Amino acid sequence: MEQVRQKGETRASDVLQRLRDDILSCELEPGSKLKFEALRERYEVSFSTLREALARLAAESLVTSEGQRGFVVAPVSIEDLQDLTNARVLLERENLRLSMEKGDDAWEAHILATYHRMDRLQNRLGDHYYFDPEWAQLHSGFHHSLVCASGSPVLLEMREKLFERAHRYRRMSSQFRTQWRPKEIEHKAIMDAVLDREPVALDLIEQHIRETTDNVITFAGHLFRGPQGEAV
Amino acid sequence: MEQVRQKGETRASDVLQRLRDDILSCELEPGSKLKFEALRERYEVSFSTLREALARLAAESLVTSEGQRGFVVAPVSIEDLQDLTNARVLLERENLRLSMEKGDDAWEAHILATYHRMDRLQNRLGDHYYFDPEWAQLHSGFHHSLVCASGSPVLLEMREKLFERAHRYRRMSSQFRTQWRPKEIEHKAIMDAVLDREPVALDLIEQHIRETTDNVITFAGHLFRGPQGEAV
DNA sequence: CTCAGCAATATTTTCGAAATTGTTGATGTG
DNA sequence: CACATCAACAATTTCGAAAATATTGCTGAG
Repeated sequence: MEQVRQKGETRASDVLQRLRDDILSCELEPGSKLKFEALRERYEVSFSTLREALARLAAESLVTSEGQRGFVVAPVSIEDLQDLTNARVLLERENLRLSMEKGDDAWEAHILATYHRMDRLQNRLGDHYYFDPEWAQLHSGFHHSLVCASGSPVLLEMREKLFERAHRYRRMSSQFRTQWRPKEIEHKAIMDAVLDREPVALDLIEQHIRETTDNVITFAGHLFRGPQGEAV
Repeated sequence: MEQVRQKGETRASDVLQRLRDDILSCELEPGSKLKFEALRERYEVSFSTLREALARLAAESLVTSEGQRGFVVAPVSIEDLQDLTNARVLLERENLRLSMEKGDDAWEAHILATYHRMDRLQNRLGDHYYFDPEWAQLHSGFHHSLVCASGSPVLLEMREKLFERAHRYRRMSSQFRTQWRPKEIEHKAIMDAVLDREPVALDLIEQHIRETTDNVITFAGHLFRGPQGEAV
């Protein structure tokens, strides 16, 4: 009747995306219980449709499902953050290495294009660009463009999933960050090194990833409570 | 009424496991369409329950779901095999490296125990151990024991998923293999190197993985048809 | 003969009620 | 008072019919 859904897009996949967004933006608190009745009302879908979306998110490790006790938003913890970071470094380096080896002119052009768009929006938004959802999209796109020529669908998909999983921690980092300048310079430096096929690019991207993690642990580490701890 | 299901185990998770097994054992042919009506009869569950299981498998890349056109068993292809192999090598090496660095006495004991069980069953079964489901289980357990001390849940989970995804190709390899001896010796050599913390273990495990892949490409490569090709 | 348009059929997707299972709290016993 | 038992309740899980969508096959115009 009032369906404004893309063709070939199912209602379940729509709810899946909305749920994902709400979890990543922490609108649904980490560690909190996901009750069907409440979600059903929130997203205006039936039990089964919700169930499918939650099952998918469970396979993505964004929610956990234990037996017959329903679903829970995946908790955040220092252990998880550190583990995630190490895994991301491994996959980011490998994808970038392959990408720099195989990337062609079109790939280079794509990087320049995505950087430009991110940079422009950054300037327009001023100091608090980090909280803008559209910027987050462009930022994600820029990092993707760097590695997308690796030619390995499997490695790229894993990288993408980990990048998403890290979003909640990036979000926390930005809340505790005091100096904003470095990130902007870093992106430019990384891009230049990548386009010049300089091996140091691998170390720069690793540093780029680890910096956010260190920032969270330094400023927000004490807020976590144990391995199964929840965010405040 | 006649439920013989484990406690905390849902009907959907039961179907999920059975579907997974049937896909990995190629009882459900790669690339074939999964029709709800047929599956509903096969597993004796309802639409919704099936749907959840399929959604989970889709997130695991064991089935693909395109828009509103249902589900398909993930196809097999040389490109996928090679990609999968490279990804597995990356993750197996990293997990093994960490495991050898951090593993304690209990870990070593666990390796010896799982190897022993696999070896015994191997001798009991004779030349065709590779087709036995129980042996496959023990084989999987042995390889898991080598890396399980890495201390990284994220890396281990990804490794596990890839190991599973590779199962159909291992299966194909065993059908085309003529000489069976090497694998048995390899496992012993790998275990010894790992227990002695010799860095060469990383190369041995990589070779072990790549061997199966090379075998499939040499003997079965011509059976694939293009990038979206299906098995015969 | 080719192909667009449309009707008939097959398949998937969604829904909410019903069944199952887990949880809570009151009651009684050791 | 501690603890097991059980009933009442709350939440999840399952079901199959109904709606929505895709696919197939037919008809007729160009």
